[in-house]
Amino acid sequence: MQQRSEETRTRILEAANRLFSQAGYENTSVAEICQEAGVSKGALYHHFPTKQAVFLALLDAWLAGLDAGFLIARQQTQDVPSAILQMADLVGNVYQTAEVKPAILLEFWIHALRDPVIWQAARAPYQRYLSYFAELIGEGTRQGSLQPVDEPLAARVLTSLAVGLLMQSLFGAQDVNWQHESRQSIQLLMDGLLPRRETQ
Amino acid sequence: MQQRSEETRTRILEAANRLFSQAGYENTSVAEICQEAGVSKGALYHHFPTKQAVFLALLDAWLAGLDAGFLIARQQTQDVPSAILQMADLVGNVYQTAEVKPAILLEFWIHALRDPVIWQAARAPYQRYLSYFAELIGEGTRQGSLQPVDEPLAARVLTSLAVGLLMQSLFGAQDVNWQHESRQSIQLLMDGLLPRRETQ
DNA sequence: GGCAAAATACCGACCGGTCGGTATGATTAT
DNA sequence: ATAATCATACCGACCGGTCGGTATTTTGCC
Repeated sequence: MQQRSEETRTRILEAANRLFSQAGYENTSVAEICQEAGVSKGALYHHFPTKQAVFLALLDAWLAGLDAGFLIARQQTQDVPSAILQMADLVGNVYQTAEVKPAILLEFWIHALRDPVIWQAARAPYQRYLSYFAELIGEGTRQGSLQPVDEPLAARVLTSLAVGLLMQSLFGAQDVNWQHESRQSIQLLMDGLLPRRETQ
Repeated sequence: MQQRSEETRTRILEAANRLFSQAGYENTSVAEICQEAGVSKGALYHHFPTKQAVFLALLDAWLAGLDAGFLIARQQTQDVPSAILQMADLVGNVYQTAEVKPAILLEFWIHALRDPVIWQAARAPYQRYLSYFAELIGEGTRQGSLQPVDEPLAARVLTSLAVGLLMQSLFGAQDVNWQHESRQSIQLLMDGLLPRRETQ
């Protein structure tokens, strides 16, 4: 029967997600994951060849979820600014759902820098997101709902904002509602800081 | 004589900076730091009570450097937008100087989340920066060089941008000049994305 | 200055404990 | 039966930190 097997695998991933988020990859032992999952070490190494493979599976799942979210956000909106704001909400939602602990994103990032395998797994989607955002912004410009800008640059700025907000939400005060913060931040980016005259 | 002592301490910190940046805190053993520094284990534990204390000393030094940079940036400029752009250059400079490896910033961040000692050491400066930025923006508004905005929000947006750019520079393409990218990003934030009409 | 005593700086072998991964056998489903 | 799934005992490597002892510098005294 493959249902029991599937369930075991899921329990392992959920446990690993919790523990990696809380204590980090290095500080989480395989034994702890097994205990948290209520599963033996043999079971874990039956489903995953290495500890890293568990981590990689989590990364893949997270990226798949992000993909799905972006797709939905685009479909639910008409003009580009709305779509971007919708995606900002998506990022904002990460802070509330207990499902995906934001801290594990830091783990993904830091390991991508050091492990070529993780790097490859994370870089391709990252590039895809950047291209997607640039394309989206170009679409907005053509619509007239955004002013003409350097599209790849704007895409990186958007990404920076999202990443930076996530980092700050991890580290920042509880008295800030990061759910709304992300939307407001994007709004501020769109409006701009400088007074409304020709500046360039 | 305290010169030899001082030199040993410095060598340990430099070695730790290199190794923590390359391999991360957990993946760098005390023995490796000693080897890289050309110093015995006894020497290290003579200067620092624990491995964590070495890390903390690095964090303090990094924050002190940032403080100094901000101070200089403010003194060298007249109006607020220029000061902000100058500070963006400061962040941009981090990518070029081999002195401080940007990757160690990630280490700082991730450990601040898990270690209360690190958390306290990093949080106070972080709050200070946010307040400083908010004050700076308020000053710009009073000058008329910035439009009136929610100042703490704008400060967090600025910080997000800086943090996000740093993260992307770690992870991103080499074909992007992150030195200029930070300045351009801030410029884009100031100009705004939306077409120039009244939007709120 | 010269010299012994005290303090500081440093060395490197060693220890208790942890970790990722393995080997082997038991259990379960088909 | 037999192949997939899981449990348990175990291994070798490694790690942070300690400790007894040594080298070097500073201090106190003449």
